[in-house]
Amino acid sequence: MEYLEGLNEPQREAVLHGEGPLMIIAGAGSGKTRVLTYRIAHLIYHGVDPFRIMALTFTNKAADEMRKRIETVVGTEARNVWMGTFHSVFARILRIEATKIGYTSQFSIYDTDDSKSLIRSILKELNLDDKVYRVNNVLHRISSAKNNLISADAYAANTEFRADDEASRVPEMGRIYKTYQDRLRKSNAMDFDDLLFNTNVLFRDHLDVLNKYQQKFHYVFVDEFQDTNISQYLITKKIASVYQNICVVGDDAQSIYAFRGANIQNILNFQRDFPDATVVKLEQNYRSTQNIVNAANSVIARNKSQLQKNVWTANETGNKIEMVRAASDNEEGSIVANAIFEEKMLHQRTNGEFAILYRTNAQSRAFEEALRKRNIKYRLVGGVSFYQRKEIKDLIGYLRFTINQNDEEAFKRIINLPKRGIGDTTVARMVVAATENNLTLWEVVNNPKHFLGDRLSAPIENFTILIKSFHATSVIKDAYETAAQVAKASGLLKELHEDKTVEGLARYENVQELLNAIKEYVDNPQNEDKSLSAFLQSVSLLTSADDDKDDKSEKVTLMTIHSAKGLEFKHVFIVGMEEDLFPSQMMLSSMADLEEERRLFYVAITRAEHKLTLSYAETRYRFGRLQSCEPSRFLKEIDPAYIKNATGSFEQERNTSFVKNLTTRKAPPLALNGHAPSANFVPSDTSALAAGMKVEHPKFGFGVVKAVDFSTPDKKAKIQFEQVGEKTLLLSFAKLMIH
DNA sequence: GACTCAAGTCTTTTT
DNA sequence: GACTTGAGTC
Repeated sequence: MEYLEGLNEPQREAVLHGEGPLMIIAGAGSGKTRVLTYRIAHLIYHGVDPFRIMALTFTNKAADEMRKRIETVVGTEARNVWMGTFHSVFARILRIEATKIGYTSQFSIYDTDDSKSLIRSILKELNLDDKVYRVNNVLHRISSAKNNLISADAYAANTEFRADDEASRVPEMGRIYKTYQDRLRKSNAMDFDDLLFNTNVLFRDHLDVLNKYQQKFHYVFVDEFQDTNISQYLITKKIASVYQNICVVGDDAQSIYAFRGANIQNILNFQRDFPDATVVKLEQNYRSTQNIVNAANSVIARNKSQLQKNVWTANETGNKIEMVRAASDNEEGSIVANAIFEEKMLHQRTNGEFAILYRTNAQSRAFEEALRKRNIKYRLVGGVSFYQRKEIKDLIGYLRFTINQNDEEAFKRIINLPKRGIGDTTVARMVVAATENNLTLWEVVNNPKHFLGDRLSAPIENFTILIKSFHATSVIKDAYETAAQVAKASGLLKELHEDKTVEGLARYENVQELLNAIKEYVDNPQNEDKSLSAFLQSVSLLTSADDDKDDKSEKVTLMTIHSAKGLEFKHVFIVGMEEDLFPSQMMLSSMADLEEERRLFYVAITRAEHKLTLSYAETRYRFGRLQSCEPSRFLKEIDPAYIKNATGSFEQERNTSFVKNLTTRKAPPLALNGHAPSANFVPSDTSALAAGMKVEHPKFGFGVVKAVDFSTPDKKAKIQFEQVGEKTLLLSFAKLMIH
């Protein structure tokens, strides 16, 4: 058993632990994945049937990685482990048992965009102001209700929620939740949270089904246990309750998904629910240098709520942490790109050894530009992923509707695509007709004369004929052949092909790319079910971190800290270390939120193996305006002993080693009429503009102010633009620059 | 209903 | 900066 060699004592104990519940508290870089994979491999090696092992992770990537590693120890048998994300494993179970809870196995999975769009239509139908009922807020509320296993009915009946909603001036929340749920059911669709919620319902109401899975899975593994929510924990607890062989691995210091319902309490509850659980702590860090480990510890020590843990390392002391102050976000980009260039030259590093981590996806731009300028290849993880693109969602929409003709969101997406002369008004009429007559959407669509009159019948009938032919194909052909037919016969490909613009070409290629991906899926011998619905299932649960195909060794990685969890890099740059950005201002409404942001910082620091650089910009564009920024409070929380050249406090650091990277900030522009504007922008105060002034508009270029209209509520100016000729435009001030 | 342009709005993290 | 909304026109 050579795989046991090189393990330290607690690691070995965790791998060799026999029957019974086990909780592994694994510090950052302590070889958690290694222990988990070896433990599973060890079980299989000793005769446990892989079919009887369930292993749950948060990303498909983590699952694939683990499966591969197990395979290297025990061979292809590893493929039979039920391994995947919570959502994908439970979706698999729900497909099998769908009819027991009133769905068919062809149910659609709504992504966040679908959910939001559905909420938007419901708000409209219920005549509710979407300025009061913010879509994001509504969705978040429904989501947390589901994650805490509160059904729509329970929500409406609960006096506490009602009082809460009344107080926040959103008394109709319960009704929205109920309508939303009805519509999902009618569409034979589940959102992400439903996959967990409905699994709970299934196991609660059908003990025979629960029993089946309890008997099936002798061993249950949960990775990233600190990020599970109540709903997830309850399911795993139930499944494991017969054999009691549940193994959870987590690190409370790395819990960063409370906003999604993750509950650190689960770690404490575990010991309550399984009183005879063995607890193993992995505290030796193998990843990072002493300076990095110690710096991370000095930060996380400020959090009040945490488990006792002592993460240490036997690695070398290593480089001290560098701090960089930049004058602007663009300069921050240049400095980081230059540093990467220099490091590569001096220390023979490859691009793949660098990562740039930021708090929000929007921050990537400056770094992309700077890297591109220096011909340094990079890969962007997250952001607008392939499967989020419009043309991809369009084709997927067609495919979804081919499988499930009650999928309302897919219907809305494709009914007028390519243009059939069926606008939003008509769609809304059909949805209302379905709701009022208690029919499915498909039934309405199949009877257009009755519900819409003659004029609209012809195009709709053509549409239903098309869908029926697609459906017939999907029954006998595989996913690829069906998708190819749909792309062609729907007219999607043709429309994109005729678009000769650069973007049009790219979109056409993207659709081809999707077809290639489907072909790949069909050709892959590991996928037994080659039907369209099987493919859709696999695609709907992809995460943004999953679709990077290109090999990463040659590229610098750019991503949010959230998606960096579980990864490691030789040299890490944590950028945008500014107050209000990180910690995020939006996030900070309580002490608990600050602690979560701090854990996020901890996660970021502990990604670094050998070198860590922190940077912030003094000015940055936000809300379309240049703003000045303060360094993040987190910078001052690192023990200065681990910071390069720091003689005492971070404040002193600013005046010494920072100097090399400091460029003087441009002098602020002259004050206009006694007003000090931010950058060159006109303040929203009308008195700053006067007739005869030369101004620049981002779109129209230079122009001369003819008159200023003080009476309009949005403070507009009549401006004559040189490029537009004599035409005078009425524009608001916000985008004007004065010269 | 489709299209265009300008103004307005909103910025977190993700299965 | 990116995206949505609204008004105006055909």
